[in-house]
Amino acid sequence: MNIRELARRSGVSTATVSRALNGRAEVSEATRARIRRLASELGYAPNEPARTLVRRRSDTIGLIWDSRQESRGLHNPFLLGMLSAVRTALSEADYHLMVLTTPGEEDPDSAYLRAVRRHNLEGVIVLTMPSDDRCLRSLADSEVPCAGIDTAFTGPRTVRVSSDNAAGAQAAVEHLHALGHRRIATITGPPHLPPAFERLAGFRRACERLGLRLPEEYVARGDFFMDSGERAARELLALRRPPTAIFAAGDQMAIGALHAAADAGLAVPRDLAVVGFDDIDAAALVRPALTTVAQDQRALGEAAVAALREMLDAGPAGPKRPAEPRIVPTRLIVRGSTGV
Amino acid sequence: MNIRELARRSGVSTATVSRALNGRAEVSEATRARIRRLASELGYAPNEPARTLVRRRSDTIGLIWDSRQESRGLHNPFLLGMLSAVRTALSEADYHLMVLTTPGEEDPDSAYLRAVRRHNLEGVIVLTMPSDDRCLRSLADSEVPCAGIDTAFTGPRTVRVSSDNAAGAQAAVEHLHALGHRRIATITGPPHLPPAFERLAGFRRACERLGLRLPEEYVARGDFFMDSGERAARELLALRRPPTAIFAAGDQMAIGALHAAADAGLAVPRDLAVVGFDDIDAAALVRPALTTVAQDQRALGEAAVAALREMLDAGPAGPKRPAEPRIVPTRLIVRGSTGV
DNA sequence: CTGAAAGCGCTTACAG
DNA sequence: CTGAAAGCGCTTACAG
Repeated sequence: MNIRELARRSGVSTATVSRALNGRAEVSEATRARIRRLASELGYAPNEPARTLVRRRSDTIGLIWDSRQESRGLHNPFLLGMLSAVRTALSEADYHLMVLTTPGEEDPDSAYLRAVRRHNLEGVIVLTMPSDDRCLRSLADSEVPCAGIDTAFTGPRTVRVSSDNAAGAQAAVEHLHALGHRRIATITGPPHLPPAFERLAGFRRACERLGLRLPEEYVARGDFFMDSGERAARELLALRRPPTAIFAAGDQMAIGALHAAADAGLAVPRDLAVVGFDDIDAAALVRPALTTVAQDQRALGEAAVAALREMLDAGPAGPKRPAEPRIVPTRLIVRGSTGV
Repeated sequence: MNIRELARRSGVSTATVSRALNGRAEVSEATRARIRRLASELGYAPNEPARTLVRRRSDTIGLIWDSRQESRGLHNPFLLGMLSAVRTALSEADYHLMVLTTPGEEDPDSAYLRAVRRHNLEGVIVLTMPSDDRCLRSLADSEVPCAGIDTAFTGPRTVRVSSDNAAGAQAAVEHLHALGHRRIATITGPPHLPPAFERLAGFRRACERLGLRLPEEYVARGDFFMDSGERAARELLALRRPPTAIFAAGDQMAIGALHAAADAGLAVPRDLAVVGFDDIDAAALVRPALTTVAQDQRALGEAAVAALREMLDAGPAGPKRPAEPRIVPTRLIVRGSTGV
């Protein structure tokens, strides 16, 4: 069943069928209704590759994510939620979604861009990739619109979406302060990663605003994984004046801190309060359950799609520099590790 | 840059360029090499929609997963790993991957099939959807090859891939038996779900083989979520002759059992050993870390792709009934909840 | 081994 | 408001 067959059966030309199905204004109401009914009865669906060929646009967005990131406890839980959010938001905007492959041996630097051209993709969404990834460079430098979640781009038609890491960290500190804590330490992630340094900056600012003393030994270094959190917490608790509360920049590290507290014979939250960041699945499963700053995966996915659509709507005549980053609010989820 | 331009520059016809680039035998070695070099220099990549239109095949597979499943602690962690595995395996086989959208209002029952036809998809991979999903029915009943992970199909060109749930459960019991346990109870999932009843069957069989008594009150019912595991474990531990070990059919329930044990003042693994199933992220984060039967996401994804390719290679002349299910081995991961 | 030509299924100026 | 015709970028019998 193709458009010619459908035209024959409706007694009009293929041009009219095409116009009716595409909702063009020139077609008379009666004709349109008749054709649409027939199309639906016969289960006709237009051939997308043919449409793409002639319209020179595919209504399709490419999706890139990096498998190598999956081993990182930090990102694993997010990808899926964002994937779902992206999928939903795109389909509501009538875009299709094509998954791009991690480049193989052959000319990996331009592989993404080549794939975009081959499939006539109109834009790309990148999930949590290091911004210095070489394979991403030629894509970001091109005229292809790129929206990156937690990926800092520099190309002419790019935009970055991320959680409000600083505000999230501040909310965590304010929560602890409101509970009466005055000696609050933090466990940070690797300082070159934006989520890590933004959360640390928010932490410092909150302490300042609240007039909390922040001795440098209250800033302990971790790597986002659990063991580093346990180690860092152990050191914090061994200080001459140990903190009464710890804000960890990631949930895995926060869970490590819970273990360190248990080993030190401290009861959480009575002797030590702990707040994490991300709201991974495990946060609700450990005991005490972890108070944490949740990222809104859905909102992140939707913001990425919205930002991408703005670039698409602006067209090639739009601005030739990175758009203003989209910052998505976080939400503090209070659980057992700070009260109740 | 299109094939005509490339033909002009190489001084041959578009037909010859096409043949050279597609590796057809008729082209002379010299011509092929020359054309390929030029194509690479000029960054030419063939237009896939045009190829799809003329070849009537897209080399593209559709991917379906159900967002509604994501709230279930059970499936969440798997989807992503399987997605990655599917993506990698497909790209190694030179297939592209298109994500299909959860059907909207309009005629949802046939939405997937329509999408397949519109995009000329050659097959579909379905991740963990209930097999009775109405939207899946018309797809499964069609001639479109469908491979489902943890999805039981009934259509003419379908195949199911899943972990060896029974063998995994047996391995868990054997492990506990080898540690000296003789009173082993289980917490099951909802009995109508294949993973739940297959794991229970494996558990029963293992007990039988090892000559373990299995009083009916040692089979406690859960729903795969943590709270149900905690409740079930509490009841098991309150029995006149409580078990010394519990095999939970899912990690979240196993973690619930750990909490119940702690509440009852029992030390794990000394007073109670616990084994879970799935190896979710949290399994390695809780304390004691959870011994569990890990599903091999990578192998599941690869098996789905392999099974699908067999159907594709067989073509429409192939068998007109569901293929033999592909069963993927599991692996027991021993952690603190049973020893060490 | 190579080329001219037809055609895949659509959309869209152009003409009426 | 509608139709005839051109053309999107390829591949593939067919002929040489």
